[in-house]
Amino acid sequence: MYRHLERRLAQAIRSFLQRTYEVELPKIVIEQPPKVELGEYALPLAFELAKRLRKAPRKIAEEIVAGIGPIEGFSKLELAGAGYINARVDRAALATALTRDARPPVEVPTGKILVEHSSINPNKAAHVGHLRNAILGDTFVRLLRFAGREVDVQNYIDNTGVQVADVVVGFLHLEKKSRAEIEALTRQPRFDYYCWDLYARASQWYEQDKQNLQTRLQTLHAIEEGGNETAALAELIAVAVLRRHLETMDRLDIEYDFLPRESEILHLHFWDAAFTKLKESGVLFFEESGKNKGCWVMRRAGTGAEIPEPGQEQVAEEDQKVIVRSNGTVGYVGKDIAYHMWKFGLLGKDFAYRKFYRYPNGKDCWISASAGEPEHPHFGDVAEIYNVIDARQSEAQSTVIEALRGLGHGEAADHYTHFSYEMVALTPRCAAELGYTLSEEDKSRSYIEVSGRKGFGVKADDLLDTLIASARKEVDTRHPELSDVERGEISTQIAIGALRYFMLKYTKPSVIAFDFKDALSFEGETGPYAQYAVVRATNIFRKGGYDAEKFAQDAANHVSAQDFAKYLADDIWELWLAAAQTSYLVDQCIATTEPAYLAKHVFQLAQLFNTFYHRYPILAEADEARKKFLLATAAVVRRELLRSLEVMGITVPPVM
RNA sequence: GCGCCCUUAGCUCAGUUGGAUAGAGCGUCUGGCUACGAACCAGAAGGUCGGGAGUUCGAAUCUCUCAGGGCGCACCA
Repeated sequence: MYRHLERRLAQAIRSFLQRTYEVELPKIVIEQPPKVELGEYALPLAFELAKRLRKAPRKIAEEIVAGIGPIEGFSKLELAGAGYINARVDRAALATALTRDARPPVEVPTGKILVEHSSINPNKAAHVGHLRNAILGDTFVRLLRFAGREVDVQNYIDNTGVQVADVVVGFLHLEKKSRAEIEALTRQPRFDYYCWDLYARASQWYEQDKQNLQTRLQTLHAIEEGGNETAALAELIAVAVLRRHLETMDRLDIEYDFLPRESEILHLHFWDAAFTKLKESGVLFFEESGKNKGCWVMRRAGTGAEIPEPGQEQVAEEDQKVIVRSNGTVGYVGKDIAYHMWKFGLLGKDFAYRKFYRYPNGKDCWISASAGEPEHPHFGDVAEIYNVIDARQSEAQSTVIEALRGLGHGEAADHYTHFSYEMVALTPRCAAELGYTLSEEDKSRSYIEVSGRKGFGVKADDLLDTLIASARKEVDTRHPELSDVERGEISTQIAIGALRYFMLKYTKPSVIAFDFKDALSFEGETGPYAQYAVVRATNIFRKGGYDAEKFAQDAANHVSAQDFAKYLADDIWELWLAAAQTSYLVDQCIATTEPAYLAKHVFQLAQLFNTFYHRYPILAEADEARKKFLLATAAVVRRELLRSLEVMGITVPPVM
């Protein structure tokens, strides 16, 4: 509703400027006044027009206010300050629409969107860094779906890379395990934890003797080639760890539709198809001399001309990115180009598919296969893609985008978004708590990077367990009357709320310096704070003998427009106005690929509600009409909080 | 060396398209539970927005420059 009023206001201004001054502004800036008393929307456009119209800003603002006429949904425009125009909405009308949950239809772009996130190497347990990726990605999926878009969620699995090879080396050469022994281990509860330690040990083993790196190389080649015992072991291990990752993410209500794997990109020869097209288009060229002699290379993104001339141009050696090595093997970026051509339906090849994992709710997650099931959903061939990948890979991502552009697929390139975010590191104190000895230099740093290779980091399942245990302590003391199962469920909801909120409250470019003290906080700007606001609202209805959902649904029948006009004073109105902004905020989050704005919205709404809750004892209200109005306020805010939290993947327990 | 990002209160961070007096949370200090549950609320203290110059009616926000920090820049992924 809020964004519709904004659009209508912009339209009215635009047409007034057109017919009165015959001017057109590229964009009408509309913002919120610093205080609700001043109105709902503020327009600073008179300042901008002053020079063009050769009039004082105040004078222009006066003319606009006087001449624009009535705008549906608005009570009036008024001049403020040195030339601001503040617009006041018809509060009763907006409140009535909001209680009815009126959501005027919006134009939803057609075309499927593919969001890729998580993409954890299947060789060790997931850690906090992976959690940030998955929570950002999953929340973005929820934002898109809230906005009415069709979304496929993919989790790319690099099951044939060096990281998997390292664990295979660990099993075969360090532990000398048989296939049967490894199989037995994969059936152990937290097999990924076992691999976590083994991966670190293998990495150490390479450092002990550089000769050991030969073993790694041989293992990697065997895995890439496939059809041998080493590759079969790698498959066994990677699949088992992958299952663990799906279980871990499912604890946070994160699900995937499809798991494309590198093994299929290799075995179904995606690269061959891409290679032909890349050579034909001149994106790739053969280097005949210099350090890249014998390689197929392309221009590195961000260097030289925007649109490279096919073929002939000279690209300086340092601006070259090797795609095909002189021994004929293709590197990671090459495989990624082929994979992204597939995403946009530009490769002329497809995966085979089989069902891999069934979520407790019955939903199936599919995986790529060389030979699959005849009946399967259609993946790929999408209109837009978002890749949730950390900022360190921005250059590689740009290179893939430029390859698509060079192939003549400019539209695909324009709809390719690298959803870039910064890493999660650990504070020196947190690292020390985990038992790592720190150098003097490390101690002075504000954060220390996690390293799977060193086995240094906070595992996702451990963090969740710690959060649940911490919530459990609180729930146990607050609600001894509840059953063990109930207390467990509530603790889990609180833990997930705290974790998801924590990962979403920071904007993407901010490095999160992880610390248990902050992450375990349930007070202040946290998920549980918002959950608690909803619980309080629910309690009002329960104690009052109302059904919260039902009351929200027909609140418009309880409160007349006259009552709204009478009772909507500034302080309560601020709460209504914030509640009206959920869809607006969702749009902002999508347009800027920044879910943190939604977290801020949730917190602001919860905070305003808590103030309201404290100031107005609703059930004690003697005036029946006023009581109904206060209840409507609680019902609408509760609904918008639940709705916004759901987009963040956070549910609310009945009590806490 | 080149490229990208960052520097805002004691700490951790917001500040979306340049706009009205720069905001939160935590921490510190003062108050508030005979409850629609205090995982809460009210109040106080705390800032030359890294330094400098420019553009603009107006700059935390845009440009340049300097300083400090991070991350990329493999025939790894």
